[in-house]
Amino acid sequence: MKQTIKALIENAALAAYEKGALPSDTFPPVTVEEPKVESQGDYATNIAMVMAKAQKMAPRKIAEAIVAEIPVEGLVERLEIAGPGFINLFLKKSTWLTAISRVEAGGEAYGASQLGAGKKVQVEFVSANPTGPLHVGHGRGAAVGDSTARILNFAGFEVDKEYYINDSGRQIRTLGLSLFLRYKALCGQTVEFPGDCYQGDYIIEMAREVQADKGESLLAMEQDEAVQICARIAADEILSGIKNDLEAFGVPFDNWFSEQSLYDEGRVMETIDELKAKGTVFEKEGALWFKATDYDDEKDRVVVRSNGQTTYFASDIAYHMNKFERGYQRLIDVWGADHHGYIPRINASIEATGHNPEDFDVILVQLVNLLRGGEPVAMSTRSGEFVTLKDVVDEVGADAARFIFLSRHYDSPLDFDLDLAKKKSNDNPVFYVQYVHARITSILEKAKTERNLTVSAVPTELLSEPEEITLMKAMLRFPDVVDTAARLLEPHRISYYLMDLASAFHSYYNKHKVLTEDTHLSAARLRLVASVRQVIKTGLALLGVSAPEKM
RNA sequence: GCGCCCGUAGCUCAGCUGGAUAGAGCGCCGGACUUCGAAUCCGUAGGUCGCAGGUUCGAAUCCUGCCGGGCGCACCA
Repeated sequence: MKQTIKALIENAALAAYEKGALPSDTFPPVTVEEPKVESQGDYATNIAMVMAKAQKMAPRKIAEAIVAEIPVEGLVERLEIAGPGFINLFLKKSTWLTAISRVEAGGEAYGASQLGAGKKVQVEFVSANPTGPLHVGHGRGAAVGDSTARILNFAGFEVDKEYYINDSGRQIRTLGLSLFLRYKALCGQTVEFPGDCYQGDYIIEMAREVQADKGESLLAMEQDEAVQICARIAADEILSGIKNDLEAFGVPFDNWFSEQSLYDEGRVMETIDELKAKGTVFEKEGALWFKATDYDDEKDRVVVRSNGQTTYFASDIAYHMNKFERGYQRLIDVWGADHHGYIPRINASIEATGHNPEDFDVILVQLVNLLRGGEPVAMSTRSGEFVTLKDVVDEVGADAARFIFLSRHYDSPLDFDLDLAKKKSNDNPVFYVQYVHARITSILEKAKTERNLTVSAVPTELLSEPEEITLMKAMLRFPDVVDTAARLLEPHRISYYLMDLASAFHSYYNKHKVLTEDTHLSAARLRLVASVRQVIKTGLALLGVSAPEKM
């Protein structure tokens, strides 16, 4: 709707220019917004004010020239010029009524758009090292990444979701060592368990399985070989646990991409050779450095250490190059905020390898503080004291967890209170929104069984209560909200919108009965609430939250 | 020391990339179920948008400097 209004205004401005009422045809970007106060119209635009400089005219004069060109027959009831030069538009009731037919026509696609124009996007998220189970922080990243992908897909992008598995390098070796030492201990040998090994109980459990499976055969091998075997066993098992946990959380991935495969296929060395050929690396103190400072990073970065090993950064350069080579036109990485210092060097490497950093976005998700009844719950992977994502999903459910993760801008730290997440009240908005869906479903059933009424194309003119208009306006806003959420990569906008729409519905429900003695009115209201249910369902789907018919 | 993010109602947070009188939930207080689901609704109170300057028709939003909090600054991942 906002787009429609915007086009209306811009066309009017152009018409005014063509008729000579405006001296210049340079039109700055126009914003159309919905004023908070009813007296300021349904939509308002600041076009006259932002144009004042270029036109060398008083804003109110410009506004008059534009208003004269806006057709009043169509959507618009009347226009006002207010304050310093706002143009306020008041729409006809018939315009609001179109909300219902629009939702019905769109169905599950109502709110979808062609913003992305089929552009291929990859969203990479979670990508936790397979050295332990996912914790709550990963859950937030998973929710944000998954929902962002759903929103972009809905907005016309072609989206793939990918998990990058860090299955090479030192932490995997440490994992293998941890498992081997636990195993050794179980076999009755005295071992010293180093502090930098993974302490969690899950390692001991795996050691038991290894013992049951292989007996004491690993003790007979060279330790290096045994550790390698343990590393593979542990990484595979942990990864399959991660996959299960994510599935239970409603987060499927299109690709699971192995870091090790970049080495196996020689991609990392190729990348380093390419950087060499471009002269963007140099040797210093026995190591090979990437000249990140040539691309606005604050220092140069090592890609090959003096001991000959490549760094994580080296494979990351290769990985991002590979993403572009696979045809993605836009890359979105979801990272924990503690990795923010990493952005400039990835940007630098993307530029150095001949791609555009503009096509690369990072969503930095702030950390999660897990609470129980207001008290912090300690978490640390190394010490093994943490609450896993699985624990949380088991305790509060995937829907509640996801909604909480998505009810906050990813930019701000999140307090996740386990006790609060379980409350079935307004403390916990997921139920508030889902309740709308269940309530409307129940009304539709009742209408059918008791009144033999189903949703049909009856006239909607009977709908004229203020609460009804509010609902229709809210539904017309949905496509705008999706658009904004997609452009800004901000799923929380969907959550807030849904709470708004839910609130409008609950108010309406409490004040007016859908099923009245008047059959025509009832039928019209049935159409209205069925549309509301559709929008709620679609919105929840964008968050990856279910829309239950009963609660 | 340098860099990134954040300071909005008692609490938890929105504020559509500069708009008009800054919003919501929780909590407090007071109301609404013989009627489609009370996991709901209605109402009251609550603010110098961290502080100080600047930019302009107009600032919670942009710039600068402070104050306060979080997180980073490896030949770790």
